[in-house]
Amino acid sequence: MSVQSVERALDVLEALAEHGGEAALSEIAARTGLPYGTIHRLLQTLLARGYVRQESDRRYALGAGLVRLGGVAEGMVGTWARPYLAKMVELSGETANLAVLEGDFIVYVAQVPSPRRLRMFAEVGRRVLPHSTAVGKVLLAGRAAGEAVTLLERTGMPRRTPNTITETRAMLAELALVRDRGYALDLGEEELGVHCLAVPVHDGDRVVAAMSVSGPAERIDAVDRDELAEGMRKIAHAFGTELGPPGRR
Amino acid sequence: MSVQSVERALDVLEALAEHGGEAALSEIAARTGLPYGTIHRLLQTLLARGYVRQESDRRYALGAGLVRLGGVAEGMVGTWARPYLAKMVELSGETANLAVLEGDFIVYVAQVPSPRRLRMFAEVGRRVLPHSTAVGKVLLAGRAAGEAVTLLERTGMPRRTPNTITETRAMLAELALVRDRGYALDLGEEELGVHCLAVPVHDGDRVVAAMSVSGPAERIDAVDRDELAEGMRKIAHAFGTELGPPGRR
DNA sequence: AAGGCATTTTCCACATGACGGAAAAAGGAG
DNA sequence: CTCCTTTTTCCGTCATGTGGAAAATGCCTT
Repeated sequence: MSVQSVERALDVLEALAEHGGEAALSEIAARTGLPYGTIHRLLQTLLARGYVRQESDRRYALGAGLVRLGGVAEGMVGTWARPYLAKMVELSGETANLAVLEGDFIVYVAQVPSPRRLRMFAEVGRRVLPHSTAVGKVLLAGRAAGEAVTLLERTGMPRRTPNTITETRAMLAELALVRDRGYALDLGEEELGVHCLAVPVHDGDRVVAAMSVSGPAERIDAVDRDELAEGMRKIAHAFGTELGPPGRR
Repeated sequence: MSVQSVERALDVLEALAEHGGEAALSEIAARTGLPYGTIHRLLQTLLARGYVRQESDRRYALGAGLVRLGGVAEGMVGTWARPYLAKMVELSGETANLAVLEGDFIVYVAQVPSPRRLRMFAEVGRRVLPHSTAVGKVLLAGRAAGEAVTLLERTGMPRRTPNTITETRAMLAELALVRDRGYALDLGEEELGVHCLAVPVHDGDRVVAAMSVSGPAERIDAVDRDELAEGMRKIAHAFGTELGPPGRR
């Protein structure tokens, strides 16, 4: 029913990704539990096709071929998200976005604009730092605390508005709050007068993306946040279920 | 030496990507020449792991799992490029960039800044439309003309400066010129006073990325373009050879 | 330099697991 | 409802992947 060697090749690629995109044969073996010979053979195959690369010190790394596939897949994800984003627009009356964490940046992958006259401008493709956006906080909160700190230290937390959180301590408290209540807010932290509410998209066990609605501060502040968040949570959950492997909780 | 089923699984993924990320079983069969039963079995495996998704009309599409791998791989590519970009800085004295086409946008993946006092500001992670940049023109020129036109029509060609090319006809002529001479220029088309020269990075048969140097108009205009382009071409070629599968011309 | 250790790469006999043709099932069109 | 196309399942065969163990490689220590 399922092809063993393909499954194992995927195990190898995932092990590499979890290792930061680069690992020695023995490290892959430790992670996957597969015998050395087998891993080596699989790596040779992936190597020949450009999906894995071998560095001069004989370590292996994810290769450029994956960039292409990932790019195409990202477009697909945006397409599938649109119906769910449309539901969020219906629910909130505001523009809805899908964003993922790519490297150190938040990337907006898809958007469905609000029907209102005053609304957010299209920002699909835009990259911003995570600390000043609701989607960014959701995605950071979905990672291990240590990982989030590393990222924040690497990028810094530049002040975008007077409301931007610029202290690591304050951000960690904020992330804990986000984890706790299940949604994140951005109250003019990226742009004054623009407020957002974001919820996580889980694909089974991981936070793979975030969905948000954003609009003028007065309108966003007028709604019951917990109620809106609850509605969005359901939509995001349905989307996550569709995204992830089938038949998983 | 190489694992057949893994190779075939990759064939299937590539066939899907070339079909725009979505295809029916029979279309994959037509492209790969593999028997139906085999393809179906491979797809089931990829499906179970979230690397492929099945739509309601039973067509198959690239899945969200690839987005993650692609993102990690993109970071790796940036790392590998740095030594080559450094050579370009040495050659030109100006800031060097690596960019790829992701969806409709150019993404700057890596940068090595010029040692000069007046230099380009870091823009790793930035996304811009292709029509107003040298790297964008190189990447568009590396695609089929029809594909480039489709993209340009989808995004439009917004005027960024008085020098921006905003007519499709003029852009097609420009792309033909780029293909012909092997490099592209941006003479203040994205930002006034900033000029760039970009060359393609081939990984064997495809243009996978572009490398550029950019700086103040006066400095860039002072050098012999053909000579600089020739030097950059060599560096980009070496990088492309390292990126692609080994032992390919 | 030389030796020793850790890791990677190659090899090979075995039998498991993938193969693919063909039949069955599921959708769609008329 | 029937026919036709496309997808999915099935199963006997043997090519292909498997993994332990030996050989080779590279690195670090002495």
